[in-house]
Amino acid sequence: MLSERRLKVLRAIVQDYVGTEEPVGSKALTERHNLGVSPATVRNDMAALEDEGFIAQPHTSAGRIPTDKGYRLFVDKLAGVKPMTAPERRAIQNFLEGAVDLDDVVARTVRLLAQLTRQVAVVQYPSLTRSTVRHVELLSLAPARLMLVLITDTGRVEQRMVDCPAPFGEASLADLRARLNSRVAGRRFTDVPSLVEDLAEPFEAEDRGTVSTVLSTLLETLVEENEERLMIGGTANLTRFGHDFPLVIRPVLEALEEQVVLLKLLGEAKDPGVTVRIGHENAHEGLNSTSVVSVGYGSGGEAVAKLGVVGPTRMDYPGTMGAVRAVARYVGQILAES
Amino acid sequence: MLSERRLKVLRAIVQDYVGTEEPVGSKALTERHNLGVSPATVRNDMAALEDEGFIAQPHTSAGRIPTDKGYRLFVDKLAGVKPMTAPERRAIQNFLEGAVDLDDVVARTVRLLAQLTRQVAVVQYPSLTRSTVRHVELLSLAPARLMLVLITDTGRVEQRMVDCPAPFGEASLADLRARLNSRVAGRRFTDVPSLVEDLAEPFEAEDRGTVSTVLSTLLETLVEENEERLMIGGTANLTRFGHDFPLVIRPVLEALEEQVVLLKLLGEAKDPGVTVRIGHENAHEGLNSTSVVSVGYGSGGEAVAKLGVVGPTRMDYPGTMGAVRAVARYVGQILAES
DNA sequence: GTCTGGCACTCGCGAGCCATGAGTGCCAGG
DNA sequence: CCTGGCACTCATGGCTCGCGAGTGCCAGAC
Repeated sequence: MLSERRLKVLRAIVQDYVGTEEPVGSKALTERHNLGVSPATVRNDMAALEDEGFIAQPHTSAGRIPTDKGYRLFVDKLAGVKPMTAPERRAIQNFLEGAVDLDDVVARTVRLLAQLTRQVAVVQYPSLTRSTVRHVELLSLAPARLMLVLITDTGRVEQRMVDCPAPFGEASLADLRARLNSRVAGRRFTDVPSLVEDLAEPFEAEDRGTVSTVLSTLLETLVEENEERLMIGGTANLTRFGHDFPLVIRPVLEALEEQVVLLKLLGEAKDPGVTVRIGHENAHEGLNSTSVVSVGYGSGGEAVAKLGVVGPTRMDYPGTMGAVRAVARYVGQILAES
Repeated sequence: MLSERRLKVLRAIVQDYVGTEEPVGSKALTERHNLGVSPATVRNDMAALEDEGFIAQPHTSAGRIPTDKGYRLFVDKLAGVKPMTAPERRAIQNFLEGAVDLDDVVARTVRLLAQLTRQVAVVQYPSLTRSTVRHVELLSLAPARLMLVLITDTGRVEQRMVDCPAPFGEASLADLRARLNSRVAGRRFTDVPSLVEDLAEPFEAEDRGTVSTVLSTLLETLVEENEERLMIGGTANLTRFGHDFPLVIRPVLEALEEQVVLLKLLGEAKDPGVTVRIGHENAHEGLNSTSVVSVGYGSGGEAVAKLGVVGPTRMDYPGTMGAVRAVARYVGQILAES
């Protein structure tokens, strides 16, 4: 129901506001974009856009700024994803290539994203539950103390201490190790619980306690909320947020420290492509004046984790979406290679 | 050469300024602290203190604020370390007790320090070079691909991929694993290089390439600059910094993102006790208006890593030092138990 | 010699005021 | 439906000015 021209006006407003950080008026609009109509006409259009809730004015006799709803329309209908240039792609690839280790891959990705988008970057470690088991190792550290090491196909390594109810011999250990691996190696983590159910049965009575302790420790590490880790970076970019600085930045920093909040945030994005959550669309109150651009990444076709950026609602959406998408793609490649 | 009373005046100025964040004048001082003299006398003392460079006035006709040199004197001579109260100690202990894992210990410590001091907390992972080897594990992931896992007595686990020049049989693997462990288990990491020097010799020619690749990977992980990790938290506390906010907070956030900078910062503190670096005493320019309070911690008598906080030069030094010292002590205990 | 009260002086801060101008809404005419 | 014109609003920045906290200095008291 919005005429073609009004959409153009909205797009122009968003672009100008993102560029200048200042409310944009009708005159400035007609000057910068050749809309082919006079300021007065634009004013009428703006009034209509305001009625519909796409833009607002901070105070009478000031220009307009887009509302969350306005940005939403802009992202959905008025702007595409800006692809990275060839040199940018090369830079991304080079930057990620030298990684030696999963931690290193994640750390580099965070830095890269923060630099490219000039915003706060968040990268989730590949999820355990969505990966497959490469190897399970059991080490005896003390007579009644084992270490359980889990290795995934994405290179993630997780370790837990296990205190055994009774001493556990080397022979039993080797036996358990072999049985465990033959059951779960190459299988998906989600299948592990059902695969190890009856694993204690063949063991001697005296060893069963230890075996089931090991198994329950194994299952615990797979519990969703424990196993999710993430890394953030580029918080210095928060200082480019705006003028009303301290009030806005505080809750954002607090939210960023709450891993739970961030994980939920990333988890909400179900879309296979790039997801954008704008302002109040974010459930967490502290992030009501930020937008989150996120996307899944993975070694194969399937996403094993998410990554994204957090920035002011007034951000360059096409560029940010392009950067996020490109980085996710290359990280996926790197993981597949390793 | 400063009279007793003048030192008292300086102490009072520091305390008041830390409390109020506002320049403190002679009248307010005599009212809040019973110095037993009149404002006029205090004014003379303040003039003297200013001549000596311990305090300064932001502008004529304003109160005085301490300089870095003033804080230094305060910390060295005028104030002790404020011990934690019994309930606080209990709280610290409870908070750390539930940790399941070294990562968890470090994460909890960061949160705890940030909460106690209401400042930015930095905790270094136990150094490899200053720990002893508990176990070295070698896993075969693919015919020509091994994983090397290092476990320290402090619970730290480090893993590296090793691409072998030639396939490496299970028997050779077991052999190497046994030889490695018998050489290095229980020894200090610094001694490892000399202990494994000739380890390749007993092996068949075809396996030597792989063995030396494994050994060089092992030595690489011990190289100082790679092996240092740290965790930071409580960045939201930066918002309580002051009024001239954005200008100050930016470089601090940037510095905090540079692990190298932070490691150097912590590394500089050689003192066995709590070390305080005030304002310009910090080499890094971005931290010129912050103070760093740090201390070593360790499982035994010896420090295996550092932890500390970063805050405004205007901070509660006795309280912060007390908190840092107490936390370090309890973390040491936790590590010793595990 | 040291402390004190008194006094003149400085100067940042906030309030009040005003002119400016960007921007708006509305209306009448093309 | 678009346009030019016009009256109106109101945030912003520059300006003055009074207030008051705080200082430095001096003369006198202990």
